[in-house]
Amino acid sequence: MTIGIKDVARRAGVSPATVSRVLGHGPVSAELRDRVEAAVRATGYRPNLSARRLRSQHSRTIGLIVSDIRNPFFTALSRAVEDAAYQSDMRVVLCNTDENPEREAMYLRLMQEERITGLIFAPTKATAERLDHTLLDFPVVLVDRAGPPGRHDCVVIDNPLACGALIEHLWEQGYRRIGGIFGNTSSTAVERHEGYRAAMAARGLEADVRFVAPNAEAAEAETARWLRTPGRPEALIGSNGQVLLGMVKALRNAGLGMPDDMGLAGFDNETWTELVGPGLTVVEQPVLDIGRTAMMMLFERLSVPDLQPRKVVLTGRLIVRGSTTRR
Amino acid sequence: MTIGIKDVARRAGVSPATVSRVLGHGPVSAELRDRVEAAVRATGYRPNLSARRLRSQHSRTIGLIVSDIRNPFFTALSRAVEDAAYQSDMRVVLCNTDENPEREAMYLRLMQEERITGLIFAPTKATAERLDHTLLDFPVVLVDRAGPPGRHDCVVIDNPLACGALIEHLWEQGYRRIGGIFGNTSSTAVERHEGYRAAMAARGLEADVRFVAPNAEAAEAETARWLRTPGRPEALIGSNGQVLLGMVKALRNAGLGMPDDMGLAGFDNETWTELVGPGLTVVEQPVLDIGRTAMMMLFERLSVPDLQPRKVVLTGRLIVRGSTTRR
DNA sequence: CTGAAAGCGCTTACAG
DNA sequence: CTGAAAGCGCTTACAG
Repeated sequence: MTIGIKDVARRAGVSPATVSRVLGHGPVSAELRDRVEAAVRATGYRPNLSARRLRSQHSRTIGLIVSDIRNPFFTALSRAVEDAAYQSDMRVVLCNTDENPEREAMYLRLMQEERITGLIFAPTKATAERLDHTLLDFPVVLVDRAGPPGRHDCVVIDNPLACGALIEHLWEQGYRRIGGIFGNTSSTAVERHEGYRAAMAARGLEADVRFVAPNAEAAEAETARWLRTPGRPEALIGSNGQVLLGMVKALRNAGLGMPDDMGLAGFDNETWTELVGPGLTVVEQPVLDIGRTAMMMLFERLSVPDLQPRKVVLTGRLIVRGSTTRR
Repeated sequence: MTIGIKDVARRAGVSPATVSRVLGHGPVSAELRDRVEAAVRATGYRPNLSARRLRSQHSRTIGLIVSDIRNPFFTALSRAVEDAAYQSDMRVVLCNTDENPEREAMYLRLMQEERITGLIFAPTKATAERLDHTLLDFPVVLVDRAGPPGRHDCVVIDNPLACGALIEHLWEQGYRRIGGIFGNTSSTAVERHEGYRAAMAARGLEADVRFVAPNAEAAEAETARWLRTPGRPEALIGSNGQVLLGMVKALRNAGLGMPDDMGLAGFDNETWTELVGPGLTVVEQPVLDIGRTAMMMLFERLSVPDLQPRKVVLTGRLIVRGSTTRR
């Protein structure tokens, strides 16, 4: 029914091996090459990738497992990874775990079954700790989340530094009672929490935090609760874009304005952060660099498998907007 | 190096065929099944999907080609499609074309090479018109964009109706000079444009439109230009979420407030539309239903290939917010 | 440069 | 219910 390499070969008057060489990069005379190319065009032949992968033992596939595809950070990351992959003639299979360790396990199995070349992975804390890349048949680069020190290749931003910058900025604007809402599934949120604590302690300020599932719904509910309790903070920070989104909704529902009723700042320079109220002060992550770097590390690991695990630390950029700038 | 079905078979003391039957759904005695399952666990065996697909002639793969993965509409669509696919034990390969016909052609080739079971596709106008599904080896369901009447299975919303509702609402709020900015790549934008023209004409109002590449940057530039010309509209509508985003930015840069300096409404109930200024009036698309329906149509088409092309029309929901409600 | 042959790792009639 | 055998559609040593 579908046209195979044999049909093309017959039509071009050559062997299937020659067709294969023309399609790949084997040595073929100009004349045979022309005949084969003509036959491919005439028949509309499309190689069967399953057969090719099976025979060549090379999937030319990068796995990308992210925790929340609704989060624009991961959308942007996936575009960066895909662009880099296609330039190396690889495809990528993208999976979304919803921060759910069971789904992570399922997708790790899938990656094994697809015999992927390498994996870029933003794991939950739980999975990052359990993950043993020696049991996997492919190299892994963690992104956004580092996992236990020295165990995995990873590319992250300097979260303590970024949190320090956030707190310093709020301090300069005169905020003193600064609370924080952090995700409860990622090592990134843990690092940001620690950075927050350190920066507060350095100024003699008291830490005040809540932990939530890192999505807008949970963050909104928690913020609303918090706002109703006495002695609430003068400013809040949120550990990622989705959390921040929920916090904005809660402030709005409570009728609190920024920056005077409440200062607000956090992570991820999503489109809407610029547009809401006086604009939100955020730390922007260099997501394109993160994606590109992850791909490079994967390729390096493939060519030099016995390198030490490496951690690449990039730097976030503080973008100050009206949500924290009192006149 | 990696464990194959033969290794498992040897360990369980059965034939590879029996292992295959245990993993699939062949008839196997309880005793052998237990032995095989134990051997699978002991060895950590993972089947090779390329081999399985090649041999079974069944990829169990749905293709999903969208035009802009940054657009939350398509993010949500892809989640809906994936959920439906995994419930049928299928995987999905997701591709992003950036509204670029060359990339669309490339991904259609890829889909052929992957021997996918079926395709869900949001094509550009150019490709929708050229597309001949009889040349493809798999069924196609178009989503969001219908293409030429009667040619393809598709699921869309009633765009003229939705545009009519938008114009009616603006009319009721006292807006008369209503302009529109529409994307220039999709049949959806064309339909929305026509709906806009009809609704304006029905009220004796004069249409005034601009066409742009359907992304925020182009829409912002075009809106900024428009705002500088004399006799500008009292209200604007935008044909999708990305366009609307650019329009909001332009209004903000020009220092124009909603709803008084300018009314603004459009398509796609993205998270930020609720948060910007007094909230944006939008038409929400039933994106989960669109995804689920597309999957169902694909499965129906697979079981009854010679059905007439069918068009399923769902309905958008008007969400009125402050950007168009004058006191 | 070219072709005949083997084989990647599975599944599935076929026979028992 | 079970196994031996064939074969999915390619690629790649091997020999010439």
